[in-house]
Amino acid sequence: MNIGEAASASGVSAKMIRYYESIGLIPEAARTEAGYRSYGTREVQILRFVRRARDLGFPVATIQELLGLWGDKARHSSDVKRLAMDHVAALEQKITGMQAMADTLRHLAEACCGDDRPDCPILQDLGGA
Amino acid sequence: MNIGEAASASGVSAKMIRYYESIGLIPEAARTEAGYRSYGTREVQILRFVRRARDLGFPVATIQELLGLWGDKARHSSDVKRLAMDHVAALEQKITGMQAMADTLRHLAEACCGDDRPDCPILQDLGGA
DNA sequence: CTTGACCTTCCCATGATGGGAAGCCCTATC
DNA sequence: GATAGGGCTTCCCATCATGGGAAGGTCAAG
Repeated sequence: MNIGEAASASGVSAKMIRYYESIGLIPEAARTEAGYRSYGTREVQILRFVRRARDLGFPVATIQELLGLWGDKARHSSDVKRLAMDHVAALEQKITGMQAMADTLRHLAEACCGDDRPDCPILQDLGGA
Repeated sequence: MNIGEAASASGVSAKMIRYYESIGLIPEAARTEAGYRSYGTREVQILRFVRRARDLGFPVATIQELLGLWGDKARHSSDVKRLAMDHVAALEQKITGMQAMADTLRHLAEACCGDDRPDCPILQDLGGA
């Protein structure tokens, strides 16, 4: 299987597959005589794993750990759970921050009549008034 | 006022002040004979505006528009309100996405006993099981 | 007149992704 | 067998906002 086929089979773009290989997230693919990367079922499985983990927002560094645990039959599920919950905590922190931004803006926008006149509490706030 | 003082007075790092100038977000600062950037009250006000807007998560491109409206006495507050609400919508979209990730992970982690055994529904899910 | 703190510009790195160019390879069609 | 087109290769560049750091000039205090 060439990289294009592996890409559509895994949902990871060819560009990203090469990138993941270059940073060592996935092992170097086998090559044909012409230098084409060659993929099998196993490799596509790994790519799909990475894809799902990315969809859940895991940073690549964490996915590297997750892949390691995935292949470690002596793993402790506590390690996996910890990685997951740490990520949940990171997500929650970002969410909280963005909610505060959105709340502030909604509050300011409510007080802004939003018509042809220039008076605007949003700009007043940003201007430090 | 030199850049360091302007930085601590505005809460924008000297590094970022130079960057904002280089991308045209703020006008080029006046220079002393020795080439040092020189700032006054007005400039610090602008920097604080930028700082507040960044704290609310506005991308720099939007801040450029906001600064333009801020200085435009014939502005329509509707334009400001639209920029703000568009940003709120963008924030909400990101929040929703991250909440979905967090919910999924919490759900999977709940089912993970998190002990010394390797069995783990989180990895099972990522692995496509 | 030296020292240390500040300023200048320039380059590099982040994280994950896409765009695009130059050039090689493979297959199908004529 | 030649040619066309699509896929592959590598390499460079861009994003977005931010920080780190080096090399060198400047200023003020001791």
